[in-house]
Amino acid sequence: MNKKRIIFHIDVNSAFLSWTAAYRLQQGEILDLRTIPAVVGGNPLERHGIVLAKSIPAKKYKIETGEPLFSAVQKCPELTIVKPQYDLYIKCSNAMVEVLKEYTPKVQRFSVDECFLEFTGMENVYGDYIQLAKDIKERIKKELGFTVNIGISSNKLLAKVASDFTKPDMVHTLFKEEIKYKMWPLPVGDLFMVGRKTVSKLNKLNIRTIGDLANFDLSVLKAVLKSHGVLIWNYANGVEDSEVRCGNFINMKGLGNSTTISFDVEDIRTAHMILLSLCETVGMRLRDSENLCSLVSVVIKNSDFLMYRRQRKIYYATDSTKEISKIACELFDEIWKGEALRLIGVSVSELCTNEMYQISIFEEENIEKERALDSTIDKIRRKYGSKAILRGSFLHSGINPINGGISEENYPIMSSIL
DNA sequence: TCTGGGGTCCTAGGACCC
DNA sequence: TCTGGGGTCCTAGGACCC
Repeated sequence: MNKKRIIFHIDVNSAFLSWTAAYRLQQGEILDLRTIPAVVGGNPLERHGIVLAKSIPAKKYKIETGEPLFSAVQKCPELTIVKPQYDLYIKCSNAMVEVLKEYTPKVQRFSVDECFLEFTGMENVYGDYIQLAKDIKERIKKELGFTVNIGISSNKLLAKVASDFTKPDMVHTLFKEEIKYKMWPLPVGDLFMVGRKTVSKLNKLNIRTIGDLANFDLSVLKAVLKSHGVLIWNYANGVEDSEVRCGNFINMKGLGNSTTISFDVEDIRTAHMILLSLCETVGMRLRDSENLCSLVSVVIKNSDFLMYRRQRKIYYATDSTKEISKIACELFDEIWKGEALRLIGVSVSELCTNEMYQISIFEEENIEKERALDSTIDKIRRKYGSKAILRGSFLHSGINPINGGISEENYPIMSSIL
């Protein structure tokens, strides 16, 4: 007999906006961004002009995450726009995870602002799980200054759906027996893994609510949506049994770095320089994770927003910045048709542990020197910041030598709490 | 559309081998 | 070439998530 599982899903309310708001209050600001129509957004002049997070008052104007700032301002002319503070968000996220780990060792970080917690078999420690959730939520609010929603159920899917019910600062349950009246009336697009494209396909089958999907003929769904159809049909019926996985780099499949450049890239030299700067970060993160990669892939987006990519399998797993960027540049040269580009990205996958570094017989013998160099540069950057050391080719190029790298800004007042 | 950046998984088609 | 079928590997592209 299976023991009944108890899973929490924790979701920070309007994460980026709340975190910036909490930080500003600590800095002595009086106005709480969460109480006015406000969004976190990038700089449109740098072509980063989209809404990253919105306050609840902003949501009342039908402003949506991911939409252009331009259109958000049209919906609400008095909208307050603040810049993202990514370093702060990492700190807030880490601080929350530390608090959560005091309650159970089984904490899975699902994204920067979401975690799953497992309490199965801990009945003797915690009697009343709803009260426990309320305690956790109050503690985060009091100690860290932001609110969360907590969803409780017997699997991760239902817990996640539950945390998305009314917001902010709420605890909800969604157990099997509650599915029919709490989940089935919701629009089908509210279901995890049912995005825009799938909604329109489902609508053509006259499926509008999660309940419609749950009670639909599975064989028809399978014919139209293949395995994805089976997956969402199971989800609509509350069927899901994945583990709560803890650990940092466990199961990491790949990593990448891409950037929308503030100007159109139209020459190969600039493109290669940007590729190298992206590879600096990719290589460093790969080495941090103690992995090697066997697949390198380059993606580009042109000014018509068409995206395409090219990948290459390599037969000597590597973590060398130089090697990765050499391949990335070759891949770029193979796909680029010469048109103006707005985005360039590099990613690596097919990872394996770096315990046994397999040296290719085709590689020159100074590979060990290259590894030592990468590792030294990593150490210097970790200690003195990402700009402490950089390649000569970037001097006077106007291109950031590290993309997505660690910024040295810190938040002194915040750090006393976090 | 004045449209970001980090991921995961699935599918189709071609090459190649037996 | 009027040439079968199955399995595996690889690449490109698309869908989804936050």
